[in-house]
Amino acid sequence: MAFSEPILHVDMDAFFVEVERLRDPSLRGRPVVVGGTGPRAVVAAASYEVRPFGVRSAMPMSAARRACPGLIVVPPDRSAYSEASERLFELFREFTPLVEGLSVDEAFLDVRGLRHHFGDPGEIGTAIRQRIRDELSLPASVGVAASKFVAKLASERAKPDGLLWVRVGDQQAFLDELDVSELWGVGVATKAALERLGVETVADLGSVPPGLLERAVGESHAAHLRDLAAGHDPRPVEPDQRARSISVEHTFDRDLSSTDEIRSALAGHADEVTRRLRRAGLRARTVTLKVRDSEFHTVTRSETLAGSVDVSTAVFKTVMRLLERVELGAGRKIRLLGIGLSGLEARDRPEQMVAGTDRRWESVDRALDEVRDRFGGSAVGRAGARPDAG
DNA sequence: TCTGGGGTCCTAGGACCC
DNA sequence: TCTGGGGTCCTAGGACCC
Repeated sequence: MAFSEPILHVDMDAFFVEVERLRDPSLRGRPVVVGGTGPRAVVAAASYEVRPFGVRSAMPMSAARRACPGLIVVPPDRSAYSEASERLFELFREFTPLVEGLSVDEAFLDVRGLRHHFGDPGEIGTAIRQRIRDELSLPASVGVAASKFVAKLASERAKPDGLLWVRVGDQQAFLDELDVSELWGVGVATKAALERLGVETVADLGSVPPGLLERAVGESHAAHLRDLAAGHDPRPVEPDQRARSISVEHTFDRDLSSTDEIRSALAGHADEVTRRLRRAGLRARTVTLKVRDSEFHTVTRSETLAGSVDVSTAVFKTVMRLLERVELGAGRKIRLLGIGLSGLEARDRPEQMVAGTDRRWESVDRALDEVRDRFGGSAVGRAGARPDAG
């Protein structure tokens, strides 16, 4: 007898905050957020203690401090979260190889193969939560359902530190009373469009006449929403999704205007993003420059190269070309610069060198990688833009 | 309130080829 | 000389998620 609800969604509660509390137990029970301390920082993760004050992730830190007097702000430590994440995913894979990560702290597990070891999927969810608690000392919530998207909604409802199993027979009633904004793919824009149609709950969605929804949100989005509202989500749990893009971006504490500052910021970004590319064993064909100006207007410029690259100078030269195609409005400065790499392919593939790429830089980059890996990312700086770049 | 950084996916227009 | 339809790739922007 197979499980009717074989999909688990495991989602950690206030993950970054709880990892910080492991290192500093004095933070337990106190109003903590993880986030930057600069003038433009936002909240990366909010503890449950600050949520009654209206503090949420993505909120500007200045607003969070106003909303919650006595707020404790802990600067993020990405490497600590990555390490905890790796242990978490190892634990998942001890239950089943069918693990699909959604982010550092959440995953879908297809547990249909475990029916000989457990009575039902609720027991599996309970066992996973217990092991995370015992071995990582972290709280996790679990949703159990017949499909990925219902499981995800269930884990959301189970928070904090709980488990919710939505039986197939109860699924439509569970969905009907949800606010549409809880559906996957409904953000501010779609929510506003749906409100104009008088749609508030998932049940309302089902009563919108054919054609109307399609005109409001587009055909494919409408079909998607109708499917979700009816609980149709046949997507399987797919392990080992490979990355489609790698990017680095940074918002400056004060807007930049000098060419030197812009060049050196982009050189740093190119170093960082290609280091991560090489570490993943990948090369990239498409380079995208992202520029946000002082009015918060964002543009991107991209170029697909004849062959793939993984060297910092090649990426840097390309973004400098792309930068020439960005026109800032009068008097505007640069708030954010980013570099994205896409069109990724495995490094082992036969190399297609781009004309003008100097192979000598490859060994320089690899040497820098080695030093940074050993001593940390800021161990080696660059004196300035490379002589041949630009 | 004045808006981070890491991603995914979709759309739409244009170039180009057959 | 003017014209078709389909397919694929590229580019830019936007919505959305954690």
